[in-house]
Amino acid sequence: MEPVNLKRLAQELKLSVATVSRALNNSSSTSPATKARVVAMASKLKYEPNPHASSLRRHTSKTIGVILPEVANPFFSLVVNGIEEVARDQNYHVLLYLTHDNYEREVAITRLLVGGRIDGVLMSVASASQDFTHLDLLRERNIPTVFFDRVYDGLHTAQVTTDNCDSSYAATGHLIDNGCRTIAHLAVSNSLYIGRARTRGYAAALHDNRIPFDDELVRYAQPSQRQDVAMIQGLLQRRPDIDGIFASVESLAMSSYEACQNLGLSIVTAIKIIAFSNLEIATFLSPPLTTITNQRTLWAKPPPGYCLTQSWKTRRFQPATAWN
Amino acid sequence: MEPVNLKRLAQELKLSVATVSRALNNSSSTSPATKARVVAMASKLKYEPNPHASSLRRHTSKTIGVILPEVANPFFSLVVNGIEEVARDQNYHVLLYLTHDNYEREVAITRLLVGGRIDGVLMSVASASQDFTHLDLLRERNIPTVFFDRVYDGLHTAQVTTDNCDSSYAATGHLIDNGCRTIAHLAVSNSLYIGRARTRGYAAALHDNRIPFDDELVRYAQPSQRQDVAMIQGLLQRRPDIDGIFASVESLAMSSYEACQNLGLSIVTAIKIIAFSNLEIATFLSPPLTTITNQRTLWAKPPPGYCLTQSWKTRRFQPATAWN
DNA sequence: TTGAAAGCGGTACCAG
DNA sequence: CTGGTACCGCTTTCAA
Repeated sequence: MEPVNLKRLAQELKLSVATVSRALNNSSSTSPATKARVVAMASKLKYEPNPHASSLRRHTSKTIGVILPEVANPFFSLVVNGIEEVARDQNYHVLLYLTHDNYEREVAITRLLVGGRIDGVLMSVASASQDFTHLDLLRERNIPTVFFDRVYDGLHTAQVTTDNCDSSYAATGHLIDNGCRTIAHLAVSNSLYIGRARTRGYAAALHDNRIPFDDELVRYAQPSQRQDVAMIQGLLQRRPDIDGIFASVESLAMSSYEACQNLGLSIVTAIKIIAFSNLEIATFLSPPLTTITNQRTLWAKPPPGYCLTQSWKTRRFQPATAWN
Repeated sequence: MEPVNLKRLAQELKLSVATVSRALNNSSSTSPATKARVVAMASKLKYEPNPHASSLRRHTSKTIGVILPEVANPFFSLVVNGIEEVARDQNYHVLLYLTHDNYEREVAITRLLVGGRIDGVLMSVASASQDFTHLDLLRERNIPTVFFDRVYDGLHTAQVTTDNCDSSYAATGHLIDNGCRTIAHLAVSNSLYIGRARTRGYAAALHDNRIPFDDELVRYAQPSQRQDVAMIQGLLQRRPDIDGIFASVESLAMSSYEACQNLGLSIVTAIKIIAFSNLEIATFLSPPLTTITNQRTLWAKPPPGYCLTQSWKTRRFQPATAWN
């Protein structure tokens, strides 16, 4: 079975491969007549160009690498949706890699990408990362890189991020306004900018309301959801005075729900919970979860060094059981 | 700036590219000494092979294409997680394409993949698809294809699917056991095997319980969530005797919640809902949603033509408000 | 407007 | 065990 490639088309049409190639790329200087013949034959034989040959020759692959911690998370799946959508519109392809917040994986994946496989990288750094030298490789090889959400501020590139500090300040303030005085902060790694910014907003809100910052109330995400639940239960048992929880990511809010349920603590009356989240169904949760939601995921092309800021807003749900 | 490729390594080491290539692929016949030198130099210069050159020559790309309707869906994100995981373990790469249940997109994507970009395809067919000729292209070009969940049974390949018919029978039976007599079935396209199987189970359960099958009670998913809600509201208004809903996909369950809320209908007392779903938080929904959940996502290598069946089970939640 | 040919970066065959 | 070389499929000069 003859493969369908340029040579085959050329033979079939008694033309040279060069002409066929030009005709298909509607480049300059090809007579309309031959162009039509070529296109007709291509579609007849269902010709599809071999992208590897083309990438090799052109030094561009029309492919972007997307590196994420995970995809089973409403925020990241929204992101993947957005990326895939504009990529497809621009005739780009998306290579997806998941780190599962594992540093070694992130390093290994980064290394894979510098061989010319992709034209650019979109990345949300693993929360377990402390050392970012692997990312410098991207710069050395001149691979355009955009960080989003979980940003690495060491590399001087475009970033897509949110006003984490302000939103956290607002969220914590919201709990305080509703009577909370001992507020636990469930954070992600503080080696990441996003984590530090959210914690900063939390601390600032406490400070401005003359509530002392208590180190014991700040806890970090564990490797697994099960451990998160255990950690939160432990915290709530040690500190029965806790009356509010500010979860900086959605999964920690879910774990808090579970911990409260296990301990027989009533959410809303005993403890109020607020979280960064994109859960569409937050309103149907029992009780409804108050969330800080980013309004939409933007995908623009900011000039290098430019930081695109998304705004988040606190979404208040009005079902009967809501406390706000 | 010199590019780091085999030629560069060869120059640096005063060896031929052939030798360097062999050393790096630890193929036979390379002296341990030179091999060590080559590897050392490669890591010193941070050499990464150009995958396009390799793919071009070898006619394999170590890349698989994954075509899904969407990723913002707990089941599919679980699937993507699984695929990426084993792909990475086997040193394979994952190209992700989303159809958004759009037939034209699915056709366009399929066409893109037959040019040698990928070694194989994993696919869950768009529910809007009625014509599957585009999939025959995959067979013509000898591209291994595995369908999962939404299966196309016209192409004779490996499939990963679930015992849809049995589960639907059980789900419908569950509603009947709990007193429902007029059960609406919210289905996906019936041009898909999965849709037909689920409807078959529904119909069988009705039959075995001497409940007449009513065509008006079977409704299909609309292009958008908003339209789903409108469709369900319309149905519930036209047929106030409906006391149960069997949603064959999760989003239809969510839309049903919304429709009931809009109409002021009490879920559980007025209408009971059951659905195929992988929502982790189903238990926290208000009221908790009864789900048919697939126990785990399997990724094995079934021989061609073999159909791997996953088992689903009905998960019963015990919170106070649950009706089951 | 078209064709011949070089070459992208590896791989694999064959000779030494 | 190593080097020379053809070639994978396509793009892009350069000449005709």
